[in-house]
Amino acid sequence: MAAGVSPVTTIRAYFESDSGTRRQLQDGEALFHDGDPVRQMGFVLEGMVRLLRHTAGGVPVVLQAAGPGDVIAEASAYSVNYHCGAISHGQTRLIVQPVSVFRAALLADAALAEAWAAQLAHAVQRARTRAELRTLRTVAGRLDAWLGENRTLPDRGQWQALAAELGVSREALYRELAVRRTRG
Amino acid sequence: MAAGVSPVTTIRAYFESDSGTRRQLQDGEALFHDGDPVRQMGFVLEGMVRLLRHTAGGVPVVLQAAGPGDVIAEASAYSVNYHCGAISHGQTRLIVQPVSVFRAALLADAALAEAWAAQLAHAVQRARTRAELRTLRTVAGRLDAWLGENRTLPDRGQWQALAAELGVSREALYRELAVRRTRG
DNA sequence: CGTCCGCTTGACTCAGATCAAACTTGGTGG
DNA sequence: CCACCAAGTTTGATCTGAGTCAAGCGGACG
Repeated sequence: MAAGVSPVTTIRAYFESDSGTRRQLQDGEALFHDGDPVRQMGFVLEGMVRLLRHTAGGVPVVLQAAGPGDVIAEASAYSVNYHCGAISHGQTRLIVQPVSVFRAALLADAALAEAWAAQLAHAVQRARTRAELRTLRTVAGRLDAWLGENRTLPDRGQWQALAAELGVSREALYRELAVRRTRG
Repeated sequence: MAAGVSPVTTIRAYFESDSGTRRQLQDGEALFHDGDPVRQMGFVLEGMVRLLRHTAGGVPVVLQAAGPGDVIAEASAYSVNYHCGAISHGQTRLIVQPVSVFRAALLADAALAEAWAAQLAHAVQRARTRAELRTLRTVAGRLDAWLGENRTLPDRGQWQALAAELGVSREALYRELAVRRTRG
């Protein structure tokens, strides 16, 4: 970055200082649904929000898992309708702001715009990495690739979520974890 | 867009008017390789460039297929090294420009920065759509999803490329196409 | 104490990867 | 014109990994 400040820091500073509204979501509560008109941007302070889309067969697919410091629906800032739904996982605190305000701020503040572009570029890389992960056919391969990106295996109780993120069935992941437990 | 101009138009206008260098790539020629330091942005005028990454097993995966009007390595504008390689498919004409120049232009021109952000947002959506497509397990499902996005089936001779894009084996795609040929 | 939820494990099934062999198409040169 | 070659396509046979259904286990919590 030109100023030597990380993009996340710049964006966080903007959301925390500006006229955004604080909101709280309960477990399972939706911030928006697939197809809704795009009105608000969200910045996660605490907790986690999942972006979900349902395939033709009705199976839900996780598009993004947004944690603290992430912007929700970053890809929808210039869209008319959301192309996915956002569901809170556990209790989540976040800041929401009308898209129009955010876009005006981007036009007015070049440094913010640069940080935003960097953030989006990073999101593109992560999305592509995820697409690449899902071309791997074996559970073992996907898990290895995931562990290469994220160093730590989540705690017991979070494994179903991991299975969803890897795009495999619960049982298949449990089995793979069992195999690894009986080795190194 | 604020100005009512599509982001692609704005970006194309910038690349064509500015001090970029025209280049031509032959079939199979690389613009850059995985791991190279990021130096240049590319804008495709004609032909196609594929972004490839190799999995641990050595199988190449297509991350993006950039055609006329697309920017190559848009996700790498703020990265140090490329996270994939770029190989020309057929003969390709493009405009290249140092990243530093492009980033300076983004800081100086708010409208260009907005168009750029919109372009990136679109790239995020496409990458997520591709990830979603690859969570479908059957060839038929993936092909249907792909046909839902892109209206037309490519010509004979391009089916291997399609198989790679769908993340299935050549034979599996041929079989699925054969089944559909004997019906509607 | 009983229920719920996540985890574990078994048995079965099936779609697609892989290996293999033939066929089509287009181009090249004799 | 034909022999020949290369690349892409077609089709068959086999194998394998993961999805699915199903049953049982264990801790947390009211």
